[in-house]
Amino acid sequence: MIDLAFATTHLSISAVERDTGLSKDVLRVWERRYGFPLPERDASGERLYPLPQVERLRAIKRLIDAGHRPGKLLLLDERALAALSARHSAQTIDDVNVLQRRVFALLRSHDAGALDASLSRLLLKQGISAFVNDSVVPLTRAAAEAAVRGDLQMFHERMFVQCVGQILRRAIGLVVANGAQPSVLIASFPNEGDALALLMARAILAPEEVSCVPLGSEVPVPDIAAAAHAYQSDAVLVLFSNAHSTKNAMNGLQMLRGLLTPNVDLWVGGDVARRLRPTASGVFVAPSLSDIPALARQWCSSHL
Amino acid sequence: MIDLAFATTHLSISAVERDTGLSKDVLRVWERRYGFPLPERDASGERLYPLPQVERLRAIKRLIDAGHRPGKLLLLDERALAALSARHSAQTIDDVNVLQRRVFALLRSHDAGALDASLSRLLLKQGISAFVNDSVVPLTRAAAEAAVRGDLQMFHERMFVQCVGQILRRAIGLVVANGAQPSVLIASFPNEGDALALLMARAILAPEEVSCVPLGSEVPVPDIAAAAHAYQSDAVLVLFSNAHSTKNAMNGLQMLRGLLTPNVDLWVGGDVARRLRPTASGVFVAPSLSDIPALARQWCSSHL
DNA sequence: TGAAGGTGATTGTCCTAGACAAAATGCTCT
DNA sequence: AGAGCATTTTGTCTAGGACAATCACCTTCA
Repeated sequence: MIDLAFATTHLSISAVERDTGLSKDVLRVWERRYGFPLPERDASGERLYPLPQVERLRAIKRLIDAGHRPGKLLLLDERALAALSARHSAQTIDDVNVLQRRVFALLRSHDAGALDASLSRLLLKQGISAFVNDSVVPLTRAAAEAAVRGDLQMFHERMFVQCVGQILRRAIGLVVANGAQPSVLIASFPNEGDALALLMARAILAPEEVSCVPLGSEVPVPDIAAAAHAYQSDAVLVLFSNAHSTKNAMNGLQMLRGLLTPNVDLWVGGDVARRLRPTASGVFVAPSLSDIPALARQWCSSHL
Repeated sequence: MIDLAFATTHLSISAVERDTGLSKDVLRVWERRYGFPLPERDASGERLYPLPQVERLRAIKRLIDAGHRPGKLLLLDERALAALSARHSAQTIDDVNVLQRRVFALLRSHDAGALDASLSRLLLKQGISAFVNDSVVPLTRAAAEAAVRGDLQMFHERMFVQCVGQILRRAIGLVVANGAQPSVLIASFPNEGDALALLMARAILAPEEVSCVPLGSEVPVPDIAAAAHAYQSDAVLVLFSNAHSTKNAMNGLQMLRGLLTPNVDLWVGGDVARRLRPTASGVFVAPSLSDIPALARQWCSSHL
């Protein structure tokens, strides 16, 4: 029985980790090095972050994800930080194309139904491949950037993801599973979170002679290997969100390759793919989503 | 350019955190207290966990989630641990009902299509409410327990979740959004991960006079509040997976209640709900999924 | 001009070991 | 049995030092 009656004005370090995505280690080391954030302490010496500091941390995190360096940002004051976010905003406002403008407007009007209808029409017009590559991918990126600048709110971006996810699922559902070869297991590693990328991959493979087995995101390496074995998959497609740290990805892939039977291909999607040594046998890379169908066709021509 | 050519036999502490779900702090403190896991060290003194230890950690984690105490488990040897997992298995094999048996068999045969068809028929027969409450909920629990025992593999459980998710989405899609009141924003906190619970809630609300706005899982508190404001939601439904630590949930809820306009209801779903002080105004609890429609009806009768 | 390589600063993660608070358990008393 | 209290168990937090990967910048060479 805990009292819920009044709001808190301070967060514990783990709550801040939750809400900002900055690890506890990082929060502590920033405090030590840059003097920010500088939380208060409770009776037993534990950090208590006031809400404004958390808000500023969120702004900083977004700018870091957008390519800025922590060392600079943390030394800026409130005003300079706001200016920086604004600068981003001004900078890209002219290369916003028509589609983007329309989609953002719909997002801001909070009309999920209209957005769904609009994008669905676009899907039918363009076909799934062009829709994903030329519309969804840039829009997703644009939405993420807009959220960084504060041009869109974070929840706008989430609603966009929900909406696109729904549309892609519907599209994927149009194709009846037919036991086609190759059978591809699709998953992503823990901390990779990007469920939308998985959907985009499935969508883009839907018109191909492929049967997809989606295992979901956040799957530990041993589980991926076990599933590939059980489903007798011909290939395993692992997707990486572009933000991820290279090292973890590499270790995971290295291990996965070792656990898979040699005759199962390992396809790696996402930006990390560019940094892979091309010599590793049985590993194929698809730096962009549009490269994935090629891998499937290549598999067919060499195995069928 | 990093070499992918051969598999690793050891994992770093963060890789183990990824694959087991045990925090680095826990891994270190267990080592200190119980002498397990006892990883090797690399040249610079960093922990390197051999695969068998990781495997054993995963088994231990599953047993802990099933209600065992860490202190006991960590002192057991390999043999005793296996015996314990097996005991679980034997214990519940007789109260497995027909449905469960059938579903598990389908999962083990790796025939996703047949499973989908079978469950979809059940949905049509039972109606959405009974399907969710009487079939999906117990099956989900059973699948989780079976995964603990090793009766099902982890990836079987994942496939089950994928399949049920797909069916629920289809069902939800049958109802056209119609601007009904109340408008309910549905989300869960970071670290709550359970996307399936969100779908179940939406599904169970689908036959009610409610318009659901799904914001997704893993949403930081400030974003939930901002979205509720923007969408002019009448209520916010926050769902908790039953495993979650009470304290974080409480803090988050307390804060969210403070950020929301007083005239917006806060509905709390999941086991945590039982531990809430009932006096908090504007907070309503739904310990079980089946309680949610009642909240919606109650809202209607007091607001319309 | 541009690719390759070296150097120093930046930045995140890992380390140890002690402390403490929340949760679970066991005990006692109704 | 259930309510209340003491004791263990268990996870998280703290400190500052260390190190390795990455980045930014500069030089060199083709």
